[in-house]
Amino acid sequence: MNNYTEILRAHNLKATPQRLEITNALYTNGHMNIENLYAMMLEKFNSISLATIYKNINIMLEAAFIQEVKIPNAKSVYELTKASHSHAVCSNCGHIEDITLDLSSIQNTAMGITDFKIETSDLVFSGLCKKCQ
Amino acid sequence: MNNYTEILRAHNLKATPQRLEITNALYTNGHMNIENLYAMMLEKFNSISLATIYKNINIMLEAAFIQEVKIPNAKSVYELTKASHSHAVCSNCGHIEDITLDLSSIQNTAMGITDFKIETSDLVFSGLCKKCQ
DNA sequence: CTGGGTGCAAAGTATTTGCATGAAC
DNA sequence: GTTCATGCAAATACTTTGCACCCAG
Repeated sequence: MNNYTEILRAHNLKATPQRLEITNALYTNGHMNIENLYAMMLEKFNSISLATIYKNINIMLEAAFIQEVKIPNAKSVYELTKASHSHAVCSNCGHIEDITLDLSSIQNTAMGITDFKIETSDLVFSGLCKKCQ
Repeated sequence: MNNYTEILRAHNLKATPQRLEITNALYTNGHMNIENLYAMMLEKFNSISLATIYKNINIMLEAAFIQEVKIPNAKSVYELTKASHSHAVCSNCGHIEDITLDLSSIQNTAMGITDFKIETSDLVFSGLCKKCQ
């Protein structure tokens, strides 16, 4: 029994083998788009349906068990929910890294400029990863 | 002859009435998604095709005449290309505002943490606009 | 057992493409 | 006149839904 069984249940999600494998894939790879995830799931479940992937992604998003990250010029990727963080995306190979930054100062500056009451900040850096430079 | 005629041509785009109107709509509204834009264009051109909207959005994106902004939990919007800036999105009414912020410091901090050579930063704040608070 | 999940097929939505006609330059 | 854009229809891609069957709890 995998660690994630209880965590899935805590989010009111039954711990099916498919869900455990999605969780495992995201844990291992960090960030995956639907296409990647489906390809990887097919290796474990030869008859898994794309509909199952979509249904699970959506229900896991609603449960805030995972989160979507929208990437400029690329498909959205999904990641397990963890402490708030930013992302760096390689424009050459697509590699994505998490970056932990304190955005409170810039967020306050932004609130000083607009009349918005800002609650969250999504920040994505684009550039070249170490290998692609 | 509209101001934008020459600007379109400078981007190697013929200044058709449809393109001038897309430009005008983006100039007036700041940010529009495909649906909004098509609805607005239909008022001016009763037989405009959605395909024309898509073709023009894509060619204008390639020419860097406009840019796509990916919004959390919403459809992408498009805006005329201008100096780099961030966005604030109202999670209640969808209103979007441009915010000019100096991100160089945070970008440098990020480069210190990862081995990425960062070229651009996309930052979207979500919260409540003045009216919706 | 019972409720919810899975897989399949079909439907729905979004986006792109091919082609004949028409407009910009 | 030549090149490129438009509009339509068809094709493709992406995502959701309905339903019968099956599994987790």
